[in-house]
Amino acid sequence: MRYKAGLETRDRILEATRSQISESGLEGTTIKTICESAGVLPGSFYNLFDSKEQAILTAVRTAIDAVDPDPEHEGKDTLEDLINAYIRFVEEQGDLARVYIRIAVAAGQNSPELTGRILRHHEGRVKRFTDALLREKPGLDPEVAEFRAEALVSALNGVTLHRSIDASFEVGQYARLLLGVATQ
Amino acid sequence: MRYKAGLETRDRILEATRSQISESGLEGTTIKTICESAGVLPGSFYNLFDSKEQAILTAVRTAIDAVDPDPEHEGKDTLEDLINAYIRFVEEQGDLARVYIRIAVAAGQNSPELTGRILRHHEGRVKRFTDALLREKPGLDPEVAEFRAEALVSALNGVTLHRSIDASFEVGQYARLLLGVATQ
DNA sequence: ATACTATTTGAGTGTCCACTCTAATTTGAG
DNA sequence: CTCAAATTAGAGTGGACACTCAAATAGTAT
Repeated sequence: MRYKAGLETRDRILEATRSQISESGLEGTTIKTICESAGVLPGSFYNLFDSKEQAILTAVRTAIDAVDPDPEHEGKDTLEDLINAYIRFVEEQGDLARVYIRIAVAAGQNSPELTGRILRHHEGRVKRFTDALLREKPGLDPEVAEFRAEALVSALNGVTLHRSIDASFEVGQYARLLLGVATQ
Repeated sequence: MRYKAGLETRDRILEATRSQISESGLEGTTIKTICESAGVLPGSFYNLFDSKEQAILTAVRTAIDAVDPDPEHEGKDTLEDLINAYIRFVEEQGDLARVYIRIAVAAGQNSPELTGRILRHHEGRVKRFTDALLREKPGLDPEVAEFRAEALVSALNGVTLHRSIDASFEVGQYARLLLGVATQ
């Protein structure tokens, strides 16, 4: 895979994979549908990827990373910032949010690799929320802060989950209400 | 299906379906494994059920109903009761709880029948939480109560989602913290 | 006991899946 | 321009799946 054509095909396949997962979930995503959506035949797919799983892992990395707000602000953002960034992400990039949730739900059963990635990412997110909370309430016991941050992050995933079922669900309001979980 | 033998076989199949889902999840549950576990052949299975989906739907109904505490208490239960029942369900029937989440997310794609049931159940749950909250805080605007109840139920689903990825996640603590979302 | 069903059997069907293989075509470095 | 390597085409493979069917057996009402 060195020529330009190959790289372009690779990109088209990854994009197709992402949109397939978003539309049909992990289970509804097959080599056939990916290839059709990318305008490619299975032979080409397997010339560029070792397996379906490898393509999915690669395609999904974008979605997982997109859950976090600008990493440059790390160490400076307030809880408010983090929540707002999350709301914006879910509302503006609904597809990727849905991919994230679908992957999370399927994880554990299908692919330890996928599960590990989701869990590692989750921990990072919790840490960021914990730090922001501690910055806001310096006296708080760090363990309590982490506990509340974990509850908040999980709860936010629940809201996103619901929105992936009912698109009219207004994430923003609910997310802001949940903020109270952490700040009390 | 009128003879005793048939009814017994039916029960064995439903029990096998439940235990298969619990052990291997939805994807790992096939007609073959159900039949092996129930000591029955596919022909018998299809003599008693129209489809795999129908059997799963029937088997899972128990689990779905178990999300709520004793329906006789309807109109009497406190938020505390509802939360405790939910925690017990998730802790004791983790795999079925996961199935619940999975089916919810699969939304419309795989099985409209199953999805419809989940959505109706969700609405019922929100209503029950809303009523309990209003009983606890009689002065509260009903719309606000429903809004908070919906947030709480979604948040609880998020906690369950996380527990379906990480089995060591202690649902109880987090669920109780989230209770504060509704009661403030 | 008879006759009519319910039930069970187990081999079999068609479909869809991830993935492979060979041959043809395209690319671009020298 | 040449030629080897990269890329594509597209038919094909083997296995797993949900589901079917005709025949054998067992249950029960009369």
